[in-house]
Amino acid sequence: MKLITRNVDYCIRSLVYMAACKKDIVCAEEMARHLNMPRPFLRKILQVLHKKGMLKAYKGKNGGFKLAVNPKKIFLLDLITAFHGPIKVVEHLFKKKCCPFTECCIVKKKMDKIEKYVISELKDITIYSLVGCKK
Amino acid sequence: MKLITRNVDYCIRSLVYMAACKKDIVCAEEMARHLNMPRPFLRKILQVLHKKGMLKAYKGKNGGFKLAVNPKKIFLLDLITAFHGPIKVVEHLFKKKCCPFTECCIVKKKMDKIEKYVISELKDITIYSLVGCKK
DNA sequence: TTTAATGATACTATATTGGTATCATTAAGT
DNA sequence: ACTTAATGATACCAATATAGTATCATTAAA
Repeated sequence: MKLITRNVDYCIRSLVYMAACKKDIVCAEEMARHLNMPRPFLRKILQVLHKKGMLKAYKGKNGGFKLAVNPKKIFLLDLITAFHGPIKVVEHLFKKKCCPFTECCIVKKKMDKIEKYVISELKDITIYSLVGCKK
Repeated sequence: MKLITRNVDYCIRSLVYMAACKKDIVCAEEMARHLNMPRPFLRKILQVLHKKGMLKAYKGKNGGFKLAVNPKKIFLLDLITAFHGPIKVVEHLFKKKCCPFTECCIVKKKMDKIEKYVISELKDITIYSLVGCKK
């Protein structure tokens, strides 16, 4: 069970970088260099964030990216779901079709509880809360 | 993030079946039929459980499997780790090499907390606790 | 000796993860 | 206008995990 894959990790770190940066616009090349990530991969990640509306993108020379949202309002949960879809601790099992229990199933109940907990914890972490952390 | 894959799901249901069954020894064919699973796949799963010492296996005609452990002492956590290895919410990231934060990192702290919670919940569910559930 | 079970192993198909590569587009600076 | 340096959009690739299938050897009951 991985919650934070490389995708999401790079994503978090680049957003923190942008939130902390004095400069308004930062390009992928700069972030890839500073944060030690493969540039083409980072670019792909940033494009996803752009499509999701979390970043503004500027093409052309001196272009780059910029946060489109207050870093206090960018939650870890949303970053994870942006790349992996909604968090589902138990995916396709324990549906009526597959599972004879369903209604009363303890496993399902526990899993739902775990899922709620995980989601609530991840909703708690913002990019802003990570900015000061590095040093 | 999947905790319970098909592997583990089949595994749980077959163990519950064995725990509930009046018969001492049950063969893979019977379980596959009753629980609607592909028999060769189930066999592979049961072999894993056997190697882990959770099942006794009997070869030859009228052979099959039998719980080697009290169903009150078979925990969901152990079944999951038997097939996926230890639960790691955050796998390779946030180690000194990769992550500039490490020491103080909020993400890491939260993830560790989530991991502990998940593990403690999964330790709580036994095969025995699932037996009565079906009906 | 036949039959019906597991043991061991090798193979296949699909999805996900972690990328690379290419070409088009855009805009700043000259 | 031209060059350069950025993103946009795609298509591709390799490794790993998941979900199986297939085969043959072994074993033991009838």
